[in-house]
Amino acid sequence: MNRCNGQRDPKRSRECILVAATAEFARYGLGGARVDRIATRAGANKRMLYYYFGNKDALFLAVLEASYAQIRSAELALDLDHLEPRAALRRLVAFTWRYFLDHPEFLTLLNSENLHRGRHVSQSRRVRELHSPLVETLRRLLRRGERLGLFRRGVDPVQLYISIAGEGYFYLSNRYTLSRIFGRDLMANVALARRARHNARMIVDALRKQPR
Amino acid sequence: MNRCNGQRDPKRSRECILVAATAEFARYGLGGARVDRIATRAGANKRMLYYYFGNKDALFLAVLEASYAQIRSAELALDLDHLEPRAALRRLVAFTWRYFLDHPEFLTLLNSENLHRGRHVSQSRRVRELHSPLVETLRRLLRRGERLGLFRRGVDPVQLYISIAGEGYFYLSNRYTLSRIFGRDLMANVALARRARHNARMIVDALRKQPR
Amino acid sequence: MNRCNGQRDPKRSRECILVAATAEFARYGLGGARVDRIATRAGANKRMLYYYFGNKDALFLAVLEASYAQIRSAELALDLDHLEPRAALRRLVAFTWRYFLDHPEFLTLLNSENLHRGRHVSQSRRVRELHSPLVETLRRLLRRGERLGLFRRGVDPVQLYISIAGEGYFYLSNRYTLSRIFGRDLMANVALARRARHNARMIVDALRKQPR
Amino acid sequence: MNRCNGQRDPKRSRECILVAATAEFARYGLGGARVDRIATRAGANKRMLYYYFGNKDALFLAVLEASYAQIRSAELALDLDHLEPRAALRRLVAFTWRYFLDHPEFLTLLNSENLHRGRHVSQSRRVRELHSPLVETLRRLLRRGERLGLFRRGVDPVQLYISIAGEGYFYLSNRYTLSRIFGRDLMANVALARRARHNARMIVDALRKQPR
DNA sequence: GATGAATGAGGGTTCATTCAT
DNA sequence: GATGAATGAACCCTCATTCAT
Repeated sequence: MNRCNGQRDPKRSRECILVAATAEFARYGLGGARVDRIATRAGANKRMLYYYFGNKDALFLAVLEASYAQIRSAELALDLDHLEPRAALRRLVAFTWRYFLDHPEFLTLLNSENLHRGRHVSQSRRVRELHSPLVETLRRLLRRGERLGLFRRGVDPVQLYISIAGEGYFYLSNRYTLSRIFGRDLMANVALARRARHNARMIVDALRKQPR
Repeated sequence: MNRCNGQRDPKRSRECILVAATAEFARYGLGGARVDRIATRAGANKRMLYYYFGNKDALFLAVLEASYAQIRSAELALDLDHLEPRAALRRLVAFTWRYFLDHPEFLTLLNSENLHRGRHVSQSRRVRELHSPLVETLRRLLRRGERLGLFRRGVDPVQLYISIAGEGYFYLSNRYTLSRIFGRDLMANVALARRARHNARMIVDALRKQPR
Repeated sequence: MNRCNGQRDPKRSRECILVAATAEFARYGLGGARVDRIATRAGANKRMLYYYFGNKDALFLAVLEASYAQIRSAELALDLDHLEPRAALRRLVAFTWRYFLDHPEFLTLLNSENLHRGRHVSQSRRVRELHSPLVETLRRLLRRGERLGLFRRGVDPVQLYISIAGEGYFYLSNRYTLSRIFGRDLMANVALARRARHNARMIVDALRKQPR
Repeated sequence: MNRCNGQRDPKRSRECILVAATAEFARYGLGGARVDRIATRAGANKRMLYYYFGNKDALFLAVLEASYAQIRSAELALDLDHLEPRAALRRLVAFTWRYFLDHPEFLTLLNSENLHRGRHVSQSRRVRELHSPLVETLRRLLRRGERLGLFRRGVDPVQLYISIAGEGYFYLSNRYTLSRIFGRDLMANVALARRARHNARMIVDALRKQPR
């Protein structure tokens, strides 16, 4: 967010606003986010938000699209096709956990969007298009595992992806309530490392082919 | 919500407000909820919310506590201690999925509370106390399974609970974005039934003891 | 506008707001009117405008309806049915002129509403209903005059009313531009008296039956 | 408004802006007009409005002056001096009606200017100068009619002009409210034709010399 | 002569909350 | 225990105008 103010650099201005908006929406949700705070954080005039994005909702959608684009591009960089299937699976699980951990804003943004019943995402073609590759990668991964007799048959890549994400999502998204409820600090380093191992074990074991 | 207005029945008035508040908070989140709408839905005067609960935040906490109490009491009614361990596990998984499906407000309330960093729950002794029994039940269940050679060793009941919940939570909480992203209606009956089976399979298989 | 603030007198509060709004809308038009100024003039909290009227447009409509109601009730008080037709006509012309002169806000409100293409009035049943009596009174007046051989036949009461109003309206509504253009102060007392005579003469002469 | 954009033709640019501004001011009034919309309509950069006209008020004055110039030049073209007095009068009435009907923007501009208490026009020498000829023409017309025993004596040309204009102005300027109030579409072709006849009759009859 | 980017004041409206009865 | 009236802070957004190029 260095040097975001004034100097007539549209690209930078836009980017600064987007970054500031991401932080604000992540922290307070769509409803709780304040346009004034976004502008201040971005070092921009409030009017500029409207100049570049139109209104608060459109800005939120832009934030959402950028967030999706980011995780998708990180996923693609994993290059799962050239790893042994079980290793690839572990890698995806570890990555997903790590990504959620490093990008808590992503979880909050998803929550906000779903609270609003997917209002913004349903109008976005871009978000829809970003996902096809991931599912296909998972499908190939599952097929390779099946052929090698490592994974059980009939696993739906979409269901699997949701399970992988779900393992980390519930833990991290509800970190505050769960820590309170279970009387443990789930965000302590030891706890995080433990959960990472647990996640990997759960997914890999669940896919493993049954011996007869 | 039948007959919630007027006739000077304190208990009923309080209950009506609580029910209305639950619906409102679930639908719009803490920030998006409107005190006016809650009063209207409850058929009560706005001033009564303050009379009975103090303020919006306290009302939210009351709603949260009631929601936790409800799911916990339903869990206790499962009577897992008298079932065969694998059956008990399947029952818990099925119950959790079903509960989340039937009580979408519970998911939204959790999201809201975590967006606010557990601000309310951290002040509530009651919420903390509600959970010890659940963990102990799970611990007994796991131990029984281990002894019978059905489950692998070393599974933490808290981690397991989070996994069970996570399988359903991510799917249901993000129903709108996921449906959009994957181009499927995840809430169609067929899709829901499929997911229920998937969940059970994942958890049970993941706990199963490895053959050597 | 005496004692308009605070003392929990809903009727008075509402009335105060309406009076203040009338002045503000008359002075600045719908678009130029400021909600803040109305509240200040009314000695009320800005929030109250919304409490009583909903929003700016609804408030404008309320002002408009009240204005129409006022002039119509004044017209009815003229009791034209019991006067000699020509006297009745002169009385109506004089009244209309006087009313426009004493209630310049009425002209401005009409202008505003028509600038907005009758958006508000078109949703008001009340405004429509207020006018049938006026037309009927005029119709009776014309018929009486015809029968007595004083007025020419075939005059439409609506057209006549528009002519009567038009005589004063153009002069008064455009007082500033016309004064400038013709280099006369049209609002000087002499000028006003002269116009009043002119109006009466024009209308009465125009209706008078042609000798053959 | 054909080809108003870009190609560095100062005269055309200025004209385009003026045309666009006329439409905008006519439609929304001075206060409701938007500088952005004017620029867009004119196919010009917003900065150009300020380059050519200074500011919004100055632009409004320019529009007003142009509008006055136009109607005045059209009036002069009527050549009333060579017609029989009653025919000349009918011609002026018909022309005025027709002009108001064909140039509704003129009415709205006048309303706006008067709402603002003639603020712009009072600073314009040009507007003042444009009118003398018309009054003189009317004066000659009246005198000719008097001499021929057709018109009554003592009619002030300014008052007459205002009456002629008023007949059409009130009807057309308040077209929306009147149509609503009287439950008739005053802008239907039949209604317009009827009003044209009514206007002529009213004015001509009112001027006609009384038989003794 | 022409442009896109930037500004700050203020627009209507909504909010949780409290007062007086 | 219950009510309608009142409050003031703040929210999202828009405006005419100007700056830098």
